[in-house]
Amino acid sequence: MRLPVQRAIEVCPVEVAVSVLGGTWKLTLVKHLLGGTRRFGELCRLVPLANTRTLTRQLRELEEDGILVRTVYPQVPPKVEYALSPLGESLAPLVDGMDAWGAAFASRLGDGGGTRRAGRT
Amino acid sequence: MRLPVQRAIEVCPVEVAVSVLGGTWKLTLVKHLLGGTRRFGELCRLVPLANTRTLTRQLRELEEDGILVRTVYPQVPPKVEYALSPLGESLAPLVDGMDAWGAAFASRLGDGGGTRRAGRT
DNA sequence: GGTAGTACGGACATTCTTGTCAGCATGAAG
DNA sequence: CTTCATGCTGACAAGAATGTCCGTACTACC
Repeated sequence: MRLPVQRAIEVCPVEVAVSVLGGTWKLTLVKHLLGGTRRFGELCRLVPLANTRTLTRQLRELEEDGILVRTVYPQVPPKVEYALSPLGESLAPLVDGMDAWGAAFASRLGDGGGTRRAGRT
Repeated sequence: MRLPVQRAIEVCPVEVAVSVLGGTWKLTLVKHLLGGTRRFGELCRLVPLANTRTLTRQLRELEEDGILVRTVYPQVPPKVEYALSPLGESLAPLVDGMDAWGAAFASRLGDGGGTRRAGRT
């Protein structure tokens, strides 16, 4: 288990989820994998703004945390497939919820809170 | 709107949610505020591992993104209250879901995926 | 005078993460 | 021979975020 996850377990469950899913592009990767098994090159094309070094790192962390399964085929050219584990699949409602929330947030640009004064400062 | 949020809007809705909620302790702060209005010192005590500089920064960002409302009372000693906006309240199911998921993850330590070989490497 | 309470913000140091670049391995095709 | 495809990894640079420290403001109390 990775150190940030170990540390988060001492804090609270929300921080555990954050430590597992908080890396750059991780939720986007999970979202794409919810659609089915993908190869590395496919994921790179699905997330064009990410550099491959970062994608590799994040996929390895997701694998280490048990979110996905990485299958290496003994062939040339190399063939590697990534698929969500059952634990990874359990993230579907969360990813859907964040997708919907993000879409709603983006569509209401400029609405919402701000500082309200109870009197003069 | 903060630049990371602007950038995420060009990418996809999941990345929007990540950019708004991805900062250190942000989800934990939202979780505590779901329980009702809090003052700064209360939040510091509820998140003991965080330093106050970071908490201030994150609260300001959440305010800027419309997730919370900061109410300043014109008195000495200073009195400032933080409460979720309606937009912030809309995060309740997500925070609950992550809390539940993180708790389940922590309780199944060591279970889940890994690399499965289709043959020799 | 000093200390306490409250809620910060500026400045800089430190830490961590991402980004860039170069390289590896192998068979197939030209 | 070279080029292509695939999926990386090591090393270092660059960027971003957090952490530390000091200071502000004011009243009340010792």
